[in-house]
Amino acid sequence: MVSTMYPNSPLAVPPAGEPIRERLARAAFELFALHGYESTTIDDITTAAGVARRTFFRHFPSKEDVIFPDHDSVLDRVRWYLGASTKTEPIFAVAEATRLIFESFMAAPEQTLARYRLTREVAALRDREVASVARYERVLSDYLRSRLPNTHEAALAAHVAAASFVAAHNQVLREWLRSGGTEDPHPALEAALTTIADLMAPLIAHSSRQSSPSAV
Amino acid sequence: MVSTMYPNSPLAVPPAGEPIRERLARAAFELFALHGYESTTIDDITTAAGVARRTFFRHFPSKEDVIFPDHDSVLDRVRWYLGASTKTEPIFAVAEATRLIFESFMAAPEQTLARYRLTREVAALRDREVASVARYERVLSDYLRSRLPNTHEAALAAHVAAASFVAAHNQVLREWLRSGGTEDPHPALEAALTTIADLMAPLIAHSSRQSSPSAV
DNA sequence: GACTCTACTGGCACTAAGTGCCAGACATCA
DNA sequence: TGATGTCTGGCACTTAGTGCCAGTAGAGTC
Repeated sequence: MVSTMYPNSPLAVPPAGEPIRERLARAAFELFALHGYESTTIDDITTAAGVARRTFFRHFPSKEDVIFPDHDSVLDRVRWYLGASTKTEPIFAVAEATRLIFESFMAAPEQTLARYRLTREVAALRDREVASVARYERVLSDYLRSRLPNTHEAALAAHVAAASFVAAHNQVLREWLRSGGTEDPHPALEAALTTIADLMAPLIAHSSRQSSPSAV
Repeated sequence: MVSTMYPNSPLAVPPAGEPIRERLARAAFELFALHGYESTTIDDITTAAGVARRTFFRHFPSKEDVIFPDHDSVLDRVRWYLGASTKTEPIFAVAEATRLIFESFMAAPEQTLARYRLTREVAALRDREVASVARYERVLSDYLRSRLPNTHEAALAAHVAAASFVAAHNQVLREWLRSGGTEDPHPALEAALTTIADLMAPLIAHSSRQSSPSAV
């Protein structure tokens, strides 16, 4: 009755001004918190958002993706930063990249906390989160390997260093999440990054030296 | 016609002597290799195995699980070993636990290699593998935390050490997989474990000392 | 105003994973 | 012979996710 007689017309344009993508995400978070992740269907979400079921999958590739931030754009930013930092000491570049990742979580603290509450309870979401973290680790180790000689020893150093930075990042983030987001995590992050950088510097330096002609 | 006139009777007992679970896994691996993981349906697998569709889900909780080994039993073994090693130096116990995990992959090399070929191509399986690895890391870090004082610093050391051992494990396993399983990975594993143990020993030792009353 | 182009949504039909439920088959033991 | 436990087959059902087409709104063009 609003505009035409076509049945799908009244909702063709969303009544409120809020973009559909955000309305879907908000409805999803609310329903997940209320009834749990698994008990909430896509139909529930789209009904709550006043949108057709098909529309959901135009904005999010899967149900899991409503919850997670845009890791891809963060990955791109990290890759871009690392690609540009060819003059920086590799270990400092990786530390700075870790900061970038951390700040991407801090950019939307409430959403990070809400996601944490869900991932704590739903195994599938936990696995998904872990997979995302693994991608960050991969970007860091790829960068380190590109900055180190092409030896087994250097590859090991690169992977261990990347894993250590990510582990430190996760530990600081976890403590912050457990505190309910009350404390400022930055001092802990800086302390952790310094610890890891100091720890990994000799390993990286040693594997760099192995590129001499006398090496195996 | 074989035994009774009931329609489901002829296949109630599998014709061959091979257990149904293994027949399903073998059929799945063959079909995945032939047509790819995503193009192969549960119906395809059960048809090839001569078993009803419903039976598949009695042996494997999901399609992904056909591929993966029994991580739970390995996890139990690792937990049991760590639980029993209260007198061993923590870092050596974790190194030995890493060996246990590595050997669980080496117990069935062909299957490990076949799984690698699949995980290289299917993102969902890669994520699943990563999630399994994360569980091992969790067991290691839980153990280290239980052997260290209850401080932020020790928690960081525990997570970083666990992540480093797992990263070293993965790196050695990956090299072996890339070689097609031709080379003996054990020398590389021992070298990597020694490197990580030497690297992490001071970190662990330092965080242990922080348990003194004068500490924060 | 009529036209086209583009970008978006609605809705239907379909595939495939995974679950609940019940009945039948077989081996074992009493 | 009968009771019991364990396994399988088969059916119906829910839900996630995809392909396809029609309809709608807005911007620009003539």
